Amino acid sequence: MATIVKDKEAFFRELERLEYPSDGENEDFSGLVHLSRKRCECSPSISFTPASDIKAPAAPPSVRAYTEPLLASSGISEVSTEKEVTTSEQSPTPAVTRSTSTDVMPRKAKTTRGGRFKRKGRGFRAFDIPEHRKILKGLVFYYLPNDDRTTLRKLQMQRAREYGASRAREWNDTITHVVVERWYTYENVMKHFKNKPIPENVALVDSNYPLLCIGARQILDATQTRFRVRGAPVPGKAKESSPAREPSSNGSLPIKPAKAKRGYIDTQSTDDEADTELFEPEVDEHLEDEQIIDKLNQGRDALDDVIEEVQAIKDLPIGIDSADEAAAADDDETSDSSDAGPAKKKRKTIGKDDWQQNFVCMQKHDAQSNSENPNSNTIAILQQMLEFYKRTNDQWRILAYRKAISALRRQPRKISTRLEALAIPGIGERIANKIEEIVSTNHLRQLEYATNSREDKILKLFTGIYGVGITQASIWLAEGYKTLGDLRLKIKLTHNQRVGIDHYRDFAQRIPRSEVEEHGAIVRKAVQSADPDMQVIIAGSYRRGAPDCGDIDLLITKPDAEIDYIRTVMIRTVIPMLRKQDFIKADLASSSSRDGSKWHGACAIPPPPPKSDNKWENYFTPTRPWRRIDLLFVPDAEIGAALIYFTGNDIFNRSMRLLASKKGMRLNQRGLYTDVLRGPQRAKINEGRLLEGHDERRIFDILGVPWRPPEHRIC
DNA sequence: TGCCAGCGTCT
DNA sequence: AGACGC
DNA sequence: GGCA
Ligand SMILES: O=c1ccn([C@H]2C[C@H](O)[C@@H](COP(=O)(O)OP(=O)(O)OP(=O)(O)O)O2)c(=O)[nH]1
Ligand SMILES: [Mg+2]
Repeated sequence: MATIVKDKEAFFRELERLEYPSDGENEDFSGLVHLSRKRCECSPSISFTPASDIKAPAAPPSVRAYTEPLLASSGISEVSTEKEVTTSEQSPTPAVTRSTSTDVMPRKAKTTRGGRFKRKGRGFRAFDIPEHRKILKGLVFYYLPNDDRTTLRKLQMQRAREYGASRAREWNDTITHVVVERWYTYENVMKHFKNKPIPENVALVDSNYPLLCIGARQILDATQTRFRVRGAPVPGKAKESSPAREPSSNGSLPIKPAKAKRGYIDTQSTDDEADTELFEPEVDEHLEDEQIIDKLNQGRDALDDVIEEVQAIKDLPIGIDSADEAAAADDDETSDSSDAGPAKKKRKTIGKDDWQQNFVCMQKHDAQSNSENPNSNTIAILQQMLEFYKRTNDQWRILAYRKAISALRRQPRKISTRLEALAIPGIGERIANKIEEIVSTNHLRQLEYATNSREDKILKLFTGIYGVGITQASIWLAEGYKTLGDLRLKIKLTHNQRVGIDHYRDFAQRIPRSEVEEHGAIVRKAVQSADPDMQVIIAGSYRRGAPDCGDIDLLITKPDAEIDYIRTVMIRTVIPMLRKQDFIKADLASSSSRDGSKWHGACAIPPPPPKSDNKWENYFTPTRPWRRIDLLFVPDAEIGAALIYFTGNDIFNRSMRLLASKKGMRLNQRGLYTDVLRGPQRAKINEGRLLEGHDERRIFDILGVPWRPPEHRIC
């Protein structure tokens, strides 16, 4: 389609011309930099997969049947005949101590003579527990969140397993306990279960429960307050027949009878379908994905090339070497060494009141026509640097590049030298040097070894999935996954990720301005059929006048209305209506009906009404692409602040908000507040007092920012 | 050398 | 709480 | 990465 716009082309351009370096030697693994960096900085709990374990990625460790009984994992049998059984008999809690300190487990320890530390996949196998001490035997846990993506949770699951519990990954009749993370609220739980009540004989406990049972060596009363999920109803009154849940040494908790409450199980069948589908590729509701994976027919575009390329390398091993790689990748300055002198930028000493002039929101920012920008070539190169850094965890560097590029873009003349560049606010020593290199050599050396690695391409592919960020993409990469097909078949995806993969192509497309208007009209019609006084304002990049948009941002409001009213109408009436019209295709994030202010999903322009006399024509009518759509519910009192927020762009917003905070105020999507007290560091102590929320222009005024129409907020 | 926006939703 | 998204 |  001709609507593949520059973003996407730029995104994939350099991928297309790449051939694969045959030297495994100087491979650049910078795509993994942030993993190790992150690990060092803050999270000692990430167990880093040694390179030797991912050299053979053909069968990633996490590929298992969903229904696999946890006790059946091979690690157990390997270990169970060992002497450790008796060892653990002597010291009752070795498994505890060890598994909670797994983080510092030396990697080399993994294969000492079939001994204690068996590696199974990504987890360490711990000691076996003597049969009579498996006090959780017979219990079936359903965990929330229902995954083991967190090191801590994984270890906790493993512990429960060692003590005899089994884990149900999917809902079923044998579940005895729903084990919920402590920060999970009851509302979260209900949302997960789609508001269907949890059967009475299934206990709802927090994640302390298994641990304390183990500690107490008996099954504890699951109704104790200390195990209650935050916000959960107090079981005191409805306690009819369940004082039976007292400690029972024989471990006979009430086991759920085979007959299930149909309604409840039925709602789970949605998930079941999705999971089944993973193993039954012939289901082709997701034709789009099949196109991606298999490159069936259809005109090629840039995306095909990425996919093909990534598939081509999928059998090549990925190695990660020591942390030097990371370190090396970090000091990548080419010209830094010589003039290490601070070379302070000589800014004109501006009037003391003009410090705020350096905020981007203080200036006008047009859309710039790319072709005629004198620095377009430099910008394109720096943009590649930015795109590369987006695949790292280095958010501040990313921010700096965005600002620098933005600053360069609005220069009226070509910037050729380091000194010229240095004079521009937002461009410092290092980027100035890069600009000079780019202009003089038409090229940036860093980019060659930064952006062309296979790893980087895979990260590009994965982070392109809606719902997948750099963290998850890096983990998958480290585990050896390389294609969208890998992910679909072998990974437990979140709902959003599944939608994101199934509609990878669609979501990567920009949306023509005219189509955004179509969407707006459809929603407006539905909204006003529910309440003629309600308004739909197309915001986001559309409101800034963009010729094409990444998604559709709609602000829903009504004069004099409160948020509760708007939300209720939308959630209860309008959205169901649009779903029924087959306009709304999927939910991605939705407010509960009691609070919240947004709904996010996917939609598509419905096909034209069938022409009764020509079925063939109908048959060949192409289906329109799925689009991401974002609804913001706004009470009248907040419309001004909401318009600022939802019009953006994001850099403009951040600039406004930073300016506000420098002035002792706070700006968010609801209003501008003053008298904000800020705590030790950054944390705000109080909400502040509302200054203005209704009037967009007045918020500008109070902040001292000259009014900028939306088209001038493209920073 | 510390800061770089502020918040909503899912898991 | 952390990840992801707006 | 840039800035105060
Ligand atoms: O980190 C962010 C992202 C977005 N926004 C605001 C500004 C933005 O304009 C609006 C809508 O977000 P979206 O992601 O849709 O950006 P956009 O400006 O509409 O651009 P695009 O064309 O990519 O949708 O939400 C923020 O304040 N912070
Ligand atoms: Mg948008």
